[in-house]
Parts: sequence; structure tokens; C-alpha cells
Amino acid sequence: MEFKEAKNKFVQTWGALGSQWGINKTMAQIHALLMISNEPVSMEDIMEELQISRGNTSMNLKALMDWGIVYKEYKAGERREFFTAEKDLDELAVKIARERSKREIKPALKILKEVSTIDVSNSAEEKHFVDQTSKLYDFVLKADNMLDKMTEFNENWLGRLVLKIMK
Amino acid sequence: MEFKEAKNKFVQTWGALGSQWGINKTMAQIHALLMISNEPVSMEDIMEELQISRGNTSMNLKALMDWGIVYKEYKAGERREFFTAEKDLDELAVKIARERSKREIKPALKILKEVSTIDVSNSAEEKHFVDQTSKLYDFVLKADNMLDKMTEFNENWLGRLVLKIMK
DNA sequence: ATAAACTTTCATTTATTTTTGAAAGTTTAA
DNA sequence: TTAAACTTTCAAAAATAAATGAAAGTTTAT
Repeated sequence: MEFKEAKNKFVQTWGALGSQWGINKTMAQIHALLMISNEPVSMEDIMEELQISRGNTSMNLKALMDWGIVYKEYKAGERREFFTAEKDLDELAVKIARERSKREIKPALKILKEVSTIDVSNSAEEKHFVDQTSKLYDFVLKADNMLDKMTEFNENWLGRLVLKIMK
Repeated sequence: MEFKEAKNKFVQTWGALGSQWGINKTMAQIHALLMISNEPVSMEDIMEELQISRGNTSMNLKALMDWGIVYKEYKAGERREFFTAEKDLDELAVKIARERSKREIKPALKILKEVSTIDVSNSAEEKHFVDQTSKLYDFVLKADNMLDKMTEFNENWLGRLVLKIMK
């Protein structure tokens, strides 16, 4: 396989993986493209490479920056903007985890808490509901806290050092 | 909040969470409904409760059974089929993790391996590509193995015992 | 202050995914 | 073996999500 083919295959695969996990295909593809670029890429280049419109590119770059996994860069003497991706994979994982937790898990937890704390009659059905949703609340909370712990650990310099050494 | 309202809120929330993670809404809603049911539920009941068609119900129940998180049950003297969800959350997590690994992660890993092992010229661009995709391969492999280890641990009876005691 | 170079926004179009429902298939009881 | 009771399939329709592109907005150089 030659480079160009491999590059394309990687971008397509990353895009497909993204959509299976609820991230829009183009967003994942742009991210893939930036990840494997050794230098900042302009909007024009992204449009050209992925054959997508300016608007689409702009919106998805914005989304990637909101997730904190793509950065804007300015080149001296260049008017236009360039973009780079976070390339440290631990950092990337932490940022994605934190963002999904904030946007999706935390709000779901709030609802789980609400519905699991209703007053119920003593019908078996209602008791089971409270029991099961409470368990679910505890489970999700525990899993989410684990993520938090991991991200904290990754932010703390000693932790980072340990990780680096372990690699 | 009264029971019926809480139940509905839970089903809607679980459905929304599902779609954010690439699982179709109805599939997640049916699963939610079965999770909080203290007894097996018929197809008719699911259709009624979620206001969806017979075909939709049938297909999504099949998908849930393929994932191994919903089971068919037969009641003595009843012609129609009933359904129950896996209610043990550790078991549920393991099954979802295993299935997503098999369907999505493993195939992606295969591609990552392919593209990260191409022969490249010594251009910085191509070197960076191989370097970055190799790192990604290692990273994803490590994460996926971690899941495998967790599922193995969960299947082994001693591990289960330890988990039970820890709870 | 003006205009060129560039980016963002958002109403409309397009593509993708999900749902429907009727026909085909299956199982069971008599 | 027949028919009633039930489930599955799948082509077509509907709903949802994503992409386009032109107009509006912004920044920078002169």
C-alpha cells in the first residue's frame, strides 16, 4: 500500500468509527487528517482533501475546537488560519472523556437521581423501578468518577511523570 | 413526581443517551423499558407503551438479543413471547463492551495495523504518518485489552465473588 | 476609510437513518 | 390439514442529521 492510499484509508476508517460512536463523520475525518499532519493545515487544504464545503469545514473545526482537541495556529506573515490536532493520545482521551461526561453523562445522572428518588406505593412494579434506577445511578456515578480520577491523575505532573516512565 | 411520569422520563433519557452514543433511540428505549420491568413484557405491551410499530419493535428486539442483553421468555400456557432485559449492570456493561469491541474496535485495529506498517520514503510527512498511526494502534490495542481483561475477570467466579464482596 | 482576504452563519438542499405496515413466514391447537 | 395467533421481513415513507453555498461578518493592510 502506498502512502496516499493508506492516508485515505485511515481518514475513512476514523470517520466511520466516529459515526458509530455518535460523532459526525466529517468531524472525525477532519480530526484524523490533522492528527496525521506533521504541520498545521489550512481550511482550504481540508476542503480540498476531504472534498467538502467551506461551511461544513468551518462548523466542524469549531466543534473540534470546542472539544479542545484541535487548535488554531497563526503563521507569521500569513493571513489565513491554520489548524493542528492534539497529538498526545493520553491527552486526547482525557479531553474526549471529560467532554462527554460534561455533556452527556452528568445531565443523565441528574435525571437518574430525580427518577430514582420518587415516593412510591408498595406495588412490586414501583419498588422495582426505584431499586433498578438507583442501582443504575450508582453504577453510572461510579464509572463517571473513575473517568474524573483518570483525568485528574493525567493533569497532575507527578502522575504524568509516572505515565511517561511506564511507557 | 409520580411513578408514570418518572418511568416515562427514564425511558426518554435512556433513549437520548443511546442515540448520543450511536445506538438507535428505539432500541435504547425498549431496553430501558425492559430494565425497569419486574416481569417479562410482551411485544404488544412494548408497542403500546412506546407507541411504535410492530416491525420496529420486532427488529429492535432482535438487535437487543443479538447484543445478548435481552432474552426471550415463554410463559406456560401463553402463545406469545415475552422479553426481559439483563438486569445485572456489571453483566450489562461487559456485554456491551464485548460487543462494541468485536464489531467496531477490532476491525478498526486491523486497518490501523495495515496503514501503520506501510513502507515509506523518508519524507517527514510520511514518517509522521507511520509514527502517529503506530502510536494510535498501540493505544487502541491497550484500551481494548483492558476491556477484555475486565470481561474475563467478570466471567471468572473468583473475580465475581470479589466484586460481590466489594459492593 | 476602503477593499481585499479571509471566516462564519444559517436557510435550504441532500443524504442517511429510522420507522412503518402489509405481505410472507412460523408455530400451535384442534 | 387447516386456520388462528402470533412474529419477521423488507420496500417504501417519514424523520432526522448533515452538507451546501451564498450572504453577512471580520480582520488586516494600505
